[in-house]
Amino acid sequence: MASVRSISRASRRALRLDHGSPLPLHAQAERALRTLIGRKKYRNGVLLPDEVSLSRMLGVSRNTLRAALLRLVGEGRLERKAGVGTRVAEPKLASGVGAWHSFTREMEGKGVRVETYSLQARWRTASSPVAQALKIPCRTKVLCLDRVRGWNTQPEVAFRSYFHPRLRLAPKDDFARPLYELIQERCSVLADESLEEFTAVPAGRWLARRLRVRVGTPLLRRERTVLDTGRRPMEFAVVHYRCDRFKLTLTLRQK
Amino acid sequence: MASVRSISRASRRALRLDHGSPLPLHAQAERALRTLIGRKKYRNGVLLPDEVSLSRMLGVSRNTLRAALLRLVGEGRLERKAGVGTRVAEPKLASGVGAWHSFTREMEGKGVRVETYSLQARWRTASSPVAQALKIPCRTKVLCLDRVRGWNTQPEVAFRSYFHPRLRLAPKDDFARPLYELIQERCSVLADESLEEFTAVPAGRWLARRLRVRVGTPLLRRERTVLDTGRRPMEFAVVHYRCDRFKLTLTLRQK
DNA sequence: CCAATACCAATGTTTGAACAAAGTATGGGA
DNA sequence: TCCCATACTTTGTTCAAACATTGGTATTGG
Repeated sequence: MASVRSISRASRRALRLDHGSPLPLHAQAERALRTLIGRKKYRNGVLLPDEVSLSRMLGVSRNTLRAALLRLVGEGRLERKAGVGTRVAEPKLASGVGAWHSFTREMEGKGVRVETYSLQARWRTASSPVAQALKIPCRTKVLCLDRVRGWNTQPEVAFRSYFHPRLRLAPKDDFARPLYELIQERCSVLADESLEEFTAVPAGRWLARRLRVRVGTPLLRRERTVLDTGRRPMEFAVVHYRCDRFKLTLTLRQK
Repeated sequence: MASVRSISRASRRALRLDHGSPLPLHAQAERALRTLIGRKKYRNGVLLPDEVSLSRMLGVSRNTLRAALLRLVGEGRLERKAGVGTRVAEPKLASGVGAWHSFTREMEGKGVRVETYSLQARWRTASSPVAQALKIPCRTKVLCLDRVRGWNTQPEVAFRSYFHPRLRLAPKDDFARPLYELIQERCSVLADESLEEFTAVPAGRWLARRLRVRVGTPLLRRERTVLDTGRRPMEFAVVHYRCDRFKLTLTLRQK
């Protein structure tokens, strides 16, 4: 029995929608809902306010609200039951189709011990491609992380460079966990989607040394931009895989 | 200006919905629409009747009809433009999340003219990896197809080898279409899922000549096994991409 | 004390209506 | 003939209202 009162006056004002905006109300409502369900409060299985309250909060009709609501249900972000209410859907653990892919978690699931045995972090001004991917102005300072990954008896498997616009590091941070988990907690955003680009490149001198291959060896290059639930970029990473030790597999489903 | 008259009386009767049924009207409407757009008549880019006519035909309100209509749009089965109308979406416009990916269709959607300018087909005994992927006994005869793909001014972009356990070719087959469509019709199975593997490999002499690159140039190698709805392999393909001319992009969603 | 029942709160369904915005066709003026 | 304003068709958006259905809770009767 969530009530309107369960949301502060300030939040409510922030959620009010603009009837004069060029963006249709249902789109605004969807955005507002994304913000709302991003809040920690509702990520605990707590029921959202009911449709009538929500629609009053946002100042739109129930139908308009429902359009937005149903889209989020379709995305799998909300779950609702007639007679009960609406709650944030627990993120279903991977295993899936077109789902990703924490390198670490995936390998651990197969009983492989993953190690990050080299690491470097520093602040740098974002280069043009990085800035573009993260949708930030060029020359902004971003946190850059370099990591070499390996497992079992094969130490050099992947070399990845991360770029983070918002992350601050603490000395005691646990880097064995997937990085985006760290970001999610620290910046209170949720990873949602990732845009991936794959190409093959020859190893340059820099990479060759770190992955211990000959210069010119073909590497699988993967650029990934992780978006949060508000579709803002929260991480950009470039990964190079040694293909004699790593094979990327995906399951795609026809839709 | 599609009119109600454009549909015969018999069809109209068949499409009438039952207000007393346990199935909600919008679901019935959806089913009726699926039937309707399955008709050859509308698979030619012909406009469907407008919403008002359709809703009258089905005996439901415009809103109810729209619910069904929008779901089909979301599925990619219909395309509509404000001020114009609704028509059956010709191909299966890829570009979805975790969806695939007809190379041809995807490029055509971007206004790029795709060409298959070299082709070779022959029956061979399946090698071990091929047999394994297709889950057939080794030494079975399979149809092998080699194709070089290109577009616009760039003739050599991808080289792919297909392996088909069940396909028989006819001389007049249209190879410009995605191959799996051909298979679907010929073998009356439906493609459902594809298992993909990506690695980077150096171009060997054979590939180098066909893609016009120097031996040793890194190529993106993609192995794909397409499964039908019964999860039986219906196609195995190995594709090599020139990465200076092609970039593979995917959108993955956390689920 | 337990079970059938009544009630309530929430989502689900359906309608009719009105206006907005986007594209197309038309017709008149330069 | 060409171009632009205009009217019209079609989808897009939004609302209010009513009732159905579902699931949980409180009440009542045995």
